[in-house]
Amino acid sequence: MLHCDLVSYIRLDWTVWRRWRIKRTIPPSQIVAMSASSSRPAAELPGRQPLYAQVRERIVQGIEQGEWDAGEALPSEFELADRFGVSQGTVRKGLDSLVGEGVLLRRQGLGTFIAQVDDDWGKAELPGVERALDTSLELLACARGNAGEEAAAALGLRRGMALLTVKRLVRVGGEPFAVIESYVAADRFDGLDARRIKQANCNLRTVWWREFGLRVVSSSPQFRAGVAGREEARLLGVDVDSPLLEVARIAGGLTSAPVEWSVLRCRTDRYVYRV
Amino acid sequence: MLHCDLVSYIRLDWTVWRRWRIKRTIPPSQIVAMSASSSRPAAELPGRQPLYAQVRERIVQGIEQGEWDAGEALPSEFELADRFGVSQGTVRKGLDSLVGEGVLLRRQGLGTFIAQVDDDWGKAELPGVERALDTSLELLACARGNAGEEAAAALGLRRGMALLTVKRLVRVGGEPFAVIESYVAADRFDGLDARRIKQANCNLRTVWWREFGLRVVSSSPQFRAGVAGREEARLLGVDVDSPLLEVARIAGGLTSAPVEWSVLRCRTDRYVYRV
DNA sequence: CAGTGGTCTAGACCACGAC
DNA sequence: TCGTGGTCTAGACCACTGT
Repeated sequence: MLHCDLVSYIRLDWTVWRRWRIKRTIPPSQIVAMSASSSRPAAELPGRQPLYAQVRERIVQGIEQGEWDAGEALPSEFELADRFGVSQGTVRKGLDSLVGEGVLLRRQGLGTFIAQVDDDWGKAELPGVERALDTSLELLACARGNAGEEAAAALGLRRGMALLTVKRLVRVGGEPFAVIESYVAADRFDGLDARRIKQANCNLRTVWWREFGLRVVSSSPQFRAGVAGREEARLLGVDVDSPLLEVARIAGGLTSAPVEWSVLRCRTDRYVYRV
Repeated sequence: MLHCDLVSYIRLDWTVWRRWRIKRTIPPSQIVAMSASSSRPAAELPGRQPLYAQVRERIVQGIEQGEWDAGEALPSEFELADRFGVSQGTVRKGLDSLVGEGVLLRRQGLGTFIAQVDDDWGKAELPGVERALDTSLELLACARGNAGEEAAAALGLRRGMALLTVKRLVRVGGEPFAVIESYVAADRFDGLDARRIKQANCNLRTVWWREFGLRVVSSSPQFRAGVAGREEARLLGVDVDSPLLEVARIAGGLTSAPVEWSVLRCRTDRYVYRV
């Protein structure tokens, strides 16, 4: 077998060789042609979307159905190409957007990997210095409550529906820097508790992914200047009514509706905030 | 000539035909081969950068040297490909990044255009509503001054160097919403005055582009919560010491060093701010 | 050295928009 | 109609990484 392979290798181009290897290795049942014909592919497809968009869609489905775990490698571009019945270049273009969104990671010579998920709030920086400082998360509370005006509107829920509220403290260099309040629909995340959140280092997206199989991406944040209430002042070590930066955003699945509404409130007397 | 072209068209593929037309149309002196050989291009190039990156570089140079005006169309992808001695796909990939940055605009069936420049601060929105509101700019002041600590550091200047300060008011739906202070090195923008700024609808980037041939892009902004001083309170119609959102950023040429340091201060009691 | 991502080409065809 | 961007393929080769 090895000898045979080598002999073929000498006579074939690398690309041809790789396609051939894949054809021989993976069971034919997995090879699902996406295009009806090979010569004029895009025009005759049902979804009327470019092939690369369909590739993207398939990969997203795979991720959402838990086909691959975080950190795991996808099949190689050539294998995916064969599986979907398209060329490597098309697969590549399809993956490009997911790589751009940070869902996938490419490492030359190694493969394409499902990115680790993290909450990915902005960075605290010293004014004028671009270097991000190291931050840590601490769980303050995880409780049931009812949907307030703002959270309900953002998540498309009726007022008064049951929500879970998760409150966390962000430390920068050990010092309190920000409070994050996150709201999710209680029925969707049944069984969420403090233990599970702490297991994931207080990283909510890791929880959504590990415990609920949900890969979440954020919308672009909204900014507002606010003032510290009593509790925030106590937690962050600032005076009541001193100005706080508020950053709010909605997060949802790659294809599905919004599931999480979060507000970060941070002091910006020492550090500045950057997305 | 027309007849001859048509006869050729029947016998040739579209792509071949287009390349042939271009070869015949443009003077050969403009055709500058980027690659040393046609079969193994990337490996033997001086800059050791991918061809598409070099294409991007060339286009950026063309833009900065004023080869095309804002709104004007670039040569077609095929013509650029021939001019640079690469294939259309490579030109396309080279342009992709500039399109992504908003420097170029592609319109299918029409061509690729140099995008209009504008100051492109974020949008004011009603909370929960994604629709951007219409804004207008008003010039408050344009004066000489010396570089303060922050502006000097951002622009890489010595303290005390001459700066120009441009102060503008942003209105949203007619109501005062924000004050923008911009600082640039005076020697670089000699002859800048209120008249020229007003001619460009108070849009500084339009001025840099039209009057000084400088295409400017911004770094990602820094955020901070501040309070209204006496002047800001008066201009924005809020109380002194009421919280204001501060957004600061550096802007520079596509290839060159930072030239502009700007701070926007806005009230966020009615509207929220989004990048 | 084998396998993966990364770049590049030539050629084909489609979709759009102005004339 | 015709020129433009947009998509796709097959094939070639390079660059990197772990074994």
